[in-house]
Order: sequence, then structure tokens, then C-alpha cells
Amino acid sequence: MAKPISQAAKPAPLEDAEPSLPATYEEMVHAISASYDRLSKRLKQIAGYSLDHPNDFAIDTIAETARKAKVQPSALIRFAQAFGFDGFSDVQRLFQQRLLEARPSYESRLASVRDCGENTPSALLDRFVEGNMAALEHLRQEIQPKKLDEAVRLLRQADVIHIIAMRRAFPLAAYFFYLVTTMGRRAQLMDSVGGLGREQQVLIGPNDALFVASFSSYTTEVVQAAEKTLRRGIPVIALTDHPLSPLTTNSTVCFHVEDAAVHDFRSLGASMCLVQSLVVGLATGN
Amino acid sequence: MAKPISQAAKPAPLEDAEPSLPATYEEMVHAISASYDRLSKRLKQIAGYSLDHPNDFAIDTIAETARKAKVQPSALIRFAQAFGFDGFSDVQRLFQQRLLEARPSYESRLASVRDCGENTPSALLDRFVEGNMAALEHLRQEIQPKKLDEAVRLLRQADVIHIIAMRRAFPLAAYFFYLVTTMGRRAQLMDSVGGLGREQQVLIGPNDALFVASFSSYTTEVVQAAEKTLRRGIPVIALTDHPLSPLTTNSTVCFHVEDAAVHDFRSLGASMCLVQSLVVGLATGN
DNA sequence: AGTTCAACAGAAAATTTATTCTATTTTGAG
DNA sequence: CTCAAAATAGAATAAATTTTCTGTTGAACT
Repeated sequence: MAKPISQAAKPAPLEDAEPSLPATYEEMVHAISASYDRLSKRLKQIAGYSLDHPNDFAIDTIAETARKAKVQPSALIRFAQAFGFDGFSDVQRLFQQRLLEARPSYESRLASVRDCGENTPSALLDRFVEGNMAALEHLRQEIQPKKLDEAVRLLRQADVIHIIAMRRAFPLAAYFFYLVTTMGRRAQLMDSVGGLGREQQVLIGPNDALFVASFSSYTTEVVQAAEKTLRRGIPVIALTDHPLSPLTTNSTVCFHVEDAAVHDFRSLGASMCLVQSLVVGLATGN
Repeated sequence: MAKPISQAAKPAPLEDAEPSLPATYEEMVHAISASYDRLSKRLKQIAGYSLDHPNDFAIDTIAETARKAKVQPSALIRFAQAFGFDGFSDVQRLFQQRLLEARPSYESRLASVRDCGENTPSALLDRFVEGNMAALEHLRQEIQPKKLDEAVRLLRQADVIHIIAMRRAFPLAAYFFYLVTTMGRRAQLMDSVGGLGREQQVLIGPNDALFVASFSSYTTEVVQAAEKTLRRGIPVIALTDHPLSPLTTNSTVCFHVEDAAVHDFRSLGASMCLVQSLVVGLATGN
């Protein structure tokens, strides 16, 4: 005798018919992300925990996971059932698979990268990662703290910080501008929209400062902006790639950063890191 | 007493006094191989199985392991006790740790980069360098080569590559655009100059592709662009910071990159590195 | 060959774990 | 504001796991 209560068929998955339940960790992540909005408060909590701590989620028992995620064990069961699974163990199995799949490839992949023959995207990524890490390490060793202090001091005294960089260096300008403005400081990104670059330059006031970045075949407009501004007695903080760069002489403080390169494509990782340090130093310094 | 091995009290560890029982997987492997000869037949069998199938050994229950290794569950207990452990679970924990160490959680990696201590620019630089290096290492381990291949394939097939990213992610768009155009490919940077973002979107043709990046408080305009484009059946390659990002579901291929952060200022180093790999993979692929 | 003792298999027990159930709380609709 | 439905916490239950125990086997030594 079944119960007369309207218990149609189980708590029922989120969708009426969900014939294909996730079979891999990746699919599970996708499923969680897709239906996150429809989840209840506690189930959202579990979803967040599972994605933020997939490792723990894979090996802890349901009781431990419940404790760490600060929910009841039964909530974890409901979580699993909400995605169409029978019980929690089925979900956990997906997370365990992820741990196993990571294992074998690492050493073999490193070996294939050493050959330098591979141009597969993941081999390239490996090389870029290594290159960028080396560049960062080099940056740390080469940068003179005095220069950093001086640059931050000049920026702090500035009324408005003007920023100019083009072509490959432009992302640095964009990032610098974003960071500076979000921390509530006045900044001006000279983007030369509408060919108004020259007009933007005259906006630099006597109590302002200029941040300028340029690499390799140094853009004339950028170099000239630095030169003019410096001649007016306004501080110029420069970021470039070589001591012989025209920016070296046309700036108050000049940083030389050697970024990584693979296949003639040069990175910006180290430069970005320096920019970040300058701006955050500006923000948090006392 | 002819034999020194035979001990009266309890099953007793193999060595007379073994105060230091293995604390890591590596130590356990060493202990097993060191005392392999002294093990009994069945224990040898288990030792061999554990070393040949460390993955299964880590996640299977003792019953399953017993079945796969063709021994009795109690034999596994004796195996554990032969090395001085209380029970099987203690041994299994070592094998589980090995799986976790292959995928160190990002938090533990950044433990050394705590927002503590000096806020001098050079101290900040140190922390950013370390954070970025950790993020890069993490990126390398977490990225799935399959996804990279797929993304590059989609980009290669595209007639025009459209790029949209705003605020903190904008430097990525700028860098992507710079790289793609300098290698002679057609690309369109949707910069919304003059508030023409919506008009720029209709320029995306059926044989094109869209690269989109967005972080944290996801810009509505960017997410909507991805959604609309995907719905039109056009490939969308996304870069975001968390599985619960709206881009996860609104993209053909989605990368989740955790960049370093110091004082709530988040880096772009790892994301830049991924962008670079995508584009250079596009350039040099065969 | 007989004796002795560690190693063993298998069953039984103890413990832990996963799941179900129900009273209560929370949420949302009218 | 009231009520119905859904979600939840916590206890109760069921299932599984791990561990202990016991009688037996097999090998080494005398």
C-alpha cells in the first residue's frame, strides 16, 4: 500500500525530464552553474562550497563536508538529488574522478615541452608560464626599491595622473587607468580617440604627473609626449624595455622590464606586475 | 631466540622499535620497498597492488580494494598494522594526500603571500611577484589541454574574431586585439566608443567568433553580448574567474582563471598568459 | 614425522557512514 | 496578513564500512 500523499515520483529533478545527468566533473560544474539561480539558499551554499573546494569535496566523508560547509548532512543528499542523482556518493564520485584524471599527464607533458618541437596550445602555455615566471623573478631582482619609492612618491603628489601608452603597451595604460580610477583618484587616459592625442596632452597641468610606457619600436607620439612633459618640469614615470630606449632620458624615473617572449610574441606579465605594484603602493602607502 | 623478528606482544611492527611511522605517501613508498622482502606472501601481494594502483588504493573502500587485489579485507588491516598503523584508514589517508598534492588548492599556494607586513612599494612588488607566479603555476595545472585545443580551433575557423571585455578585463581585450591584428588576422575590438556597443554587436557574422572576458561583478553588457552571440549559433570563447560566472553557461568554451590578489587588487598575469597562449597557438598551429 | 607458531580466511562485531523521516521553519502567493 | 507549499534541521534508521575475533592452514624446525 503506497501512501495516498501526492508523492508523484521522488523530490523530482529541477527540470521535468533530465535524462542525461552529469557524467564528468566538467559536466557537473556546468550543471551547477547553469541551475545555480534556481537552487534554494542552502543548496546554493553547497554549490559554492563544492566549486571552491573540489579537493576536499572529493575525499571528505559526507559528515566532514557537512561540517566544513556548515550544512546538515541531509542537505548534501538533497543537493545530489536536485541534480537527478540517487545519492551523495554518485556526485562525490565525479569529484574523485577529477583527482585521478589530473595525475598522469604532468611529467609527460613537461618532457614534450622540453623538445620545443610541440606547438600545441598547451605546450605553448607551458612555455609562456615558464617564461613569465622567469621574467617575474628577474623583475624582482632587478628593480631598485629606491626607484619604486620615488615613482610612488611622484604619483602621490600628482593632482591628476595622465597615462599614455600605445600598441603593445596600451594594455598597461588601460590597467593602470582602471586601477587608479577605481581607487578614487583622478586620472586621464590619453587614448587618442578621434585623433585628439595632441589636444589631450595640453591638459596636463603643472601639478600633475605622467605615466608613460613604450616598447621596442617606440611610438613617436608617446616619446614626444614624455619629452614635452618633462621639459615643462612635470614628473614623468616611464616603463620601457631597454636602457637605450628614448624614454630613459625623457623621464624622471624610468623602469626597464624584460618581459618573456615565445615565438617573437612578447608578454606583458612582468610589466603588468610592476604597474600593479606602483598603483597599489600609491593606494596603501601612508 | 634465534630470530630477532619474532615478537611476543601484538603483531608488532617489522622493526623492533619504529617510533616514526610514515607521514607522507613518499615515506610510505620508501617504507614498503624497504621492508618488502620481510613481508609475508599475502602482504607482498598487497604491497605490490598498492604501488601499482595508488589511485584506486586511495579512493576505493577497503572492501573494493580487497576484491581488486584478491585478498581478504582483514589482510589489508594486517598490512597497515605491519607498518605500525592503527588501521587501514591511516594508510589510505597517505594515498589520498598524494592525490591532493597533485592539485594543491590555490589558497595553500598563496599562504605565503598574505596581506601582512610592509606596504612599501618594493614589499608589494615582492608579494605581487609571488602571487603571480603561484597563479601561473596554478593556471598550468588546471587548464585542460582539450579546452585549449578546442578554443584555438574555433578561433582559427573564424572569419573575423570579435573581442569584448570591459573594466578590469579590458586590458585583456586590448592585448588580444593587438596580438591578433599584428599577425594579420581580422579582428574587431568592441570598445563601445560613443556608446555604440550595441551597434557593434550586429557586426558579428555567422562565420565569425567572439572572445569575451569578464570578472567578478560581471558587466551586464558583456554577458548579454555572449548570450546573444551564442544563441545565434556563433562560437563564444570566454575567460572568467569562477565557475558560477554567467559566462560559464553562455559560452562554447569557458576558461576559469584565478588570478593573484593583494589588498583586494587583483592581477591579470595569469589571464594575460592564457590570452597569449590562445593567440600564439592560433598563429603557429599547423 | 611431529610440534610450534605465524599467517591466513572467513565470519561476527563494532563503528562509521549514508540515507530517510518528521517536526519545524522559512518562503512565497493570494 | 493568512495560508499553503517548499525547504530545512535534526533525530532516527538503514546500510556500508572497518575492525576484531576464532578456528584453520601451512611452513619451519627439531
